[in-house]
Amino acid sequence: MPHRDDSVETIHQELTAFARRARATAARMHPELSLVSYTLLAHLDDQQGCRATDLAAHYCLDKSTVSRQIAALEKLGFVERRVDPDDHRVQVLHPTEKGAQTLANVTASRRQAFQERLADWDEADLDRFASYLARYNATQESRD
Amino acid sequence: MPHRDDSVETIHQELTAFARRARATAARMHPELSLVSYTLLAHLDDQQGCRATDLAAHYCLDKSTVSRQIAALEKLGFVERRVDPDDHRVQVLHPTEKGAQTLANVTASRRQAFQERLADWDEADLDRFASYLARYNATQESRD
DNA sequence: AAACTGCGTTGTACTATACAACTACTTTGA
DNA sequence: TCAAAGTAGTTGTATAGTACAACGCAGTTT
Repeated sequence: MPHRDDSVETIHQELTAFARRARATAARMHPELSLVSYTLLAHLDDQQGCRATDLAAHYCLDKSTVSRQIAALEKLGFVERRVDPDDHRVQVLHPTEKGAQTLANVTASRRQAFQERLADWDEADLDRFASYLARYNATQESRD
Repeated sequence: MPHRDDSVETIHQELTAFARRARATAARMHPELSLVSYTLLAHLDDQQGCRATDLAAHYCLDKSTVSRQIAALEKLGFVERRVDPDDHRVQVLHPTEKGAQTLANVTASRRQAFQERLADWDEADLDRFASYLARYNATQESRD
């Protein structure tokens, strides 16, 4: 079934090509918030706060990596820690006002860059592309 | 136009999620050939040899980065350098027999992983997904 | 010939990452 | 009840990938 193979090969190559560039592009656009920091902060914002361990599990990162990333975000004043009164081992992490503001700015400008890149796509194509990506990643997540 | 915004946001998030994981997944699957090395070697194979400068330009990497990656690939015996007879500053890079063989193995196993992940997609969806990704990346490339 | 340009390497620094060892706290079960 | 086992997070250490700057060498231009 050669056609199917070709499609899979293209998806493989194009996703790889994207992955190669994403970090660098993110860093160029937002020196103050790396791709990883951005993602973690966005998750905190989205979840209304969570634990470091949850972040590690969700993003398949080592807890030490998360610990250091959070330490950096805290140093920048973007995140605050609240010790869980029920379990003193646990720190519940929340974006600060400043963190939420910076996140909103970065999100807006990232979204704008994407908008520009996708400006000449019609809505049906955008919609299908979005759902394909979501479907693809959902499969991936269940394997990680 | 809220629907359009939603699609763009999803694409943004899903591509970012993918990017976050791609390196780690690649490293787990193929400790002998990182995502970057793999990509560079694949390009050499595809182009039937090229210069370090060409690789740097094509992948938006610094020449020093390429220089070190190529040095590593050479040390592994995957790449050989041939000095251009017309210009002694230039080294034309080629995969070795061993490099081409390893590349083929890695490509095959990466492709298989993708095949499995995409096994329950029908052909029309695969085809559309592939062309959306290609279209997306083509836009991106012209901006880099 | 001297100045300029282009290719590649090396020195240095930084970020993201993992793994292992550790501290501090909580839960369990005999 | 209290010791053993488990869990949350930090820190030490090591590695990969990356950029920028300074350099050396080989061609090219004036």
